[in-house]
Amino acid sequence: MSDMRLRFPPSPTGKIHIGNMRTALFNWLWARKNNGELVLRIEDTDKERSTKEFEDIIIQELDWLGLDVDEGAGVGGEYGPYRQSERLDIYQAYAEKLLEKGKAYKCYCSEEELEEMREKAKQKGVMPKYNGHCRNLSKEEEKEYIKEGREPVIRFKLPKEERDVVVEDVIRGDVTFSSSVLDDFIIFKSDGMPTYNFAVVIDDALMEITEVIRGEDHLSNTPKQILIYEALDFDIPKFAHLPLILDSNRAKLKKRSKDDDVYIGEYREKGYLPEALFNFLSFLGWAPPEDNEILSKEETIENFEITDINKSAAVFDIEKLNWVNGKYIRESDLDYIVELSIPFLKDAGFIDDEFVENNYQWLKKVIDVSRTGVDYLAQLPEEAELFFKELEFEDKEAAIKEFNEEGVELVFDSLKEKIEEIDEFTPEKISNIFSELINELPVGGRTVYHPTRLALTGLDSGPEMKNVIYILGKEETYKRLDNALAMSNDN
RNA sequence: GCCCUCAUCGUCUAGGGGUCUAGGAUACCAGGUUUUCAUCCUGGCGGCAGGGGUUCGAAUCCCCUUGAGGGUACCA
Repeated sequence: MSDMRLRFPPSPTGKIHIGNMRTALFNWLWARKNNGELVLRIEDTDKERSTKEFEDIIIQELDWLGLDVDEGAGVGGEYGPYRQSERLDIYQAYAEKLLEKGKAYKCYCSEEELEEMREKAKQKGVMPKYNGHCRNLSKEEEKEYIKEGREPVIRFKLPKEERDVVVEDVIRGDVTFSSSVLDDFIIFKSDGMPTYNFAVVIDDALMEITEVIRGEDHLSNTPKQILIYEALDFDIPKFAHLPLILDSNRAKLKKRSKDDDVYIGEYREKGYLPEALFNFLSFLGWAPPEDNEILSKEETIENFEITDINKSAAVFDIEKLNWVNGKYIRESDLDYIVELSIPFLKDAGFIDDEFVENNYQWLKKVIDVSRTGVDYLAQLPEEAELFFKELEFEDKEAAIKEFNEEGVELVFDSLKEKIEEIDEFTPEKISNIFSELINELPVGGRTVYHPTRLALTGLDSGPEMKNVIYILGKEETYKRLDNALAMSNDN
């Protein structure tokens, strides 16, 4: 282990989405690359919206993508507790410290009064900043407010002198903010919970976090945090603000960006492979030195470099994800794909446990020929349907007409004969039969393939004929061929 | 409004003053393989936001404009 400590601090106010996961992934990558430690901290200071269910989902999804944490919620460690709601006494102690030092003060202004101030400022066209009303309250005034039953918040007292606060960012370089654009911001809410900007500093400092990697949406908050670090004499960690991931409308990807699936769970449920999503997500805002689009986890760690991260936001492109995922589906170990595919085939009602047990090898063949046609596993049942369902003709009349065409009966009979004659029933041998048929029979290739496909699958397109016949087996193939002929004879 | 960030094919990106006639991937189109769809292979289409500088030379450095995004909460 090195001294490097990173953290991923989700707020359990919703299921984890693509953007959060990418942040988690980059933290994980950098931690693993440097033998650092990754801490999972739950930021549940929003009492209204945080739930344990969301916390559990977040932990599950991290695990699903393969991002293991070394320390934190659900894992334990020496810097706990790792849930902010369980650290209130700590935040209070530090707030108290600031109060004592005169670097913070209690503010009794109500939300309504604040809202009014903001309105006024807006009308005047000036920045809506807190006016410092409670900054120098007399004892009497304070007593009066308390008597009124007002619950105070605690505000951070901005340094009097206007000064520049510089965020040294690993990705963006130095970013300078003038303290004049800040106001006396709230560090403790009237419900007794710390605000994000306060809790995050206390925790990162106490947990000895050395690198803060987070989304660019936090960049503007960082000067406030730096001021707190300074007021409390804490060491300031290194910052790296990641470019945001945009939805298809080019806005920050957030819960229910309406045209897109944003939650990790939605992708998991559709049958995107964790390896594929990992690969794809790591390429959002970063690229390896070599022109190689498919990288294993190990290769990604090896190549990953925080200074190589892009500065500009990236649009989440589902088409590219589909390609990556399809690639993984086609190239991963077949048994693994079979294992992942089974639940989808079960859901479709095609198979059950007993069937899997008794027909595993056959199932494997079916999935192998069907996997080339899908982007994600939820599409597999549709692709493989023909192997599970009774033969059905969408347009029976058209089918009969096709089977009645000249040469079709000859093709079917010859096909049966040749299948019967081959020594080995394999796709290769079956493929040879088709070549022979085309050469020997006085018909064109279309007359060989199309009616056969229609007779065997009821469809116009699908897996290669050699595979269809191979999977159907001799008996079923004969049966369907005969059935087609019978249909045509009835007319 | 104010503050901050960003800007290369539709999208993800490579590129850090001459090797850029700007490379790869995806998407799209065409050809080949499979006489099907898909896969796979080959080829093609397509981009340095605009304007000023600096320089012998700028996609690359500087400035402005424009555009996009983020922040400006008793959300995180």
